[in-house]
Amino acid sequence: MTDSPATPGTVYEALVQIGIIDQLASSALERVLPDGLRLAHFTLLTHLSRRGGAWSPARLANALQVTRGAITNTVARLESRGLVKVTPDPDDGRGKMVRLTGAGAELHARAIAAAVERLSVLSDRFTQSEFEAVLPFLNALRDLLDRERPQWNEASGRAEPER
Amino acid sequence: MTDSPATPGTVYEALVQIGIIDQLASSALERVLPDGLRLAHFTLLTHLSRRGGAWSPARLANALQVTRGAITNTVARLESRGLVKVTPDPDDGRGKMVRLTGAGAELHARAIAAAVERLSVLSDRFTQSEFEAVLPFLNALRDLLDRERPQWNEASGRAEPER
DNA sequence: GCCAATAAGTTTATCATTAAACTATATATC
DNA sequence: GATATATAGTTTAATGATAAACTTATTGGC
Repeated sequence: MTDSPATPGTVYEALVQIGIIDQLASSALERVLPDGLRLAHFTLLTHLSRRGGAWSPARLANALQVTRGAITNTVARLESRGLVKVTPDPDDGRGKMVRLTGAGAELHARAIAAAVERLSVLSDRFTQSEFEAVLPFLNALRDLLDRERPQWNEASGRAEPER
Repeated sequence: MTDSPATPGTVYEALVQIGIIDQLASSALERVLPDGLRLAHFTLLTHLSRRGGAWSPARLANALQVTRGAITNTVARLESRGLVKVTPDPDDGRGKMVRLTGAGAELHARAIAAAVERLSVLSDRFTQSEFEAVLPFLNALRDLLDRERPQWNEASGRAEPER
């Protein structure tokens, strides 16, 4: 065991692996989602399902760390499919509130079932302790990158993450 | 320590963290690349620089795990900037060969310097042994996802990865 | 040699995303 | 209260990616 700082090469290698894993896992997941649900849509539904209640597009943009423009697009598509309901914010004339509909919750449940089934390949081949061993590192890495992030141009719609 | 299979929730949580890390690291990296170099361009230059020699677009698509359409686009942009040189494959009338130019190598060196500088935030805050502890897990995860990947529609341009 | 099947590369349509400009509403300061 | 500033959300232009159709060249029976 050495306590020397990580070499840039090792850091880069880890980030490349992480990028590949993200790419492979995302496309594997997206392929099994029902009704042509895209990953971005699934992610938003998951957020609403877990956290519950009504969320403004701005808070969703912060939570999911995408621009408000992306949220406008995603919410519009989900709304046109009846998976979320969008209402004006009664307390703020500029604002909107987004909440899950029954159909959205139902489709999300099916999506979760499909995702769990697909990810079982991973849960079968790795032990819980293997994952638990790396999670603190992943969290620390994300945390540092989060803190190192440049101040977002607020107009572009991202600020303090809320996860 | 338990040797029970990982729960789907834990697997999903790890994948979400990995996705966020990828997103943050990619945008942090892209911001410091010289001359408006995009990550996809940097990745291709890095591949050519490390592996050397002449690569066909099809082999590049396999190595970088993107479609041939994406490679057509990326190579065209790099070529128009004089960073790579594209020649017909003398042995195959359909084929092309892509190789780094002097200007490409020079810009890549600057890009690497900027990337190393940027990633030093991570190398400073984590030890080499922390990274070495997780790399085998990341490799195993990538490997499994790679093997689980559906047979690519060959016409879409991806097949056995070559990394 | 001929023809079907395969492979290399490009093109097209679709989509998600970003950054920046824009509209409309709130908030703060004087 | 008027005005400046900040915030919510949308729109636009540009980019990068995918999947699928397409063109051209190669390969493998026969």
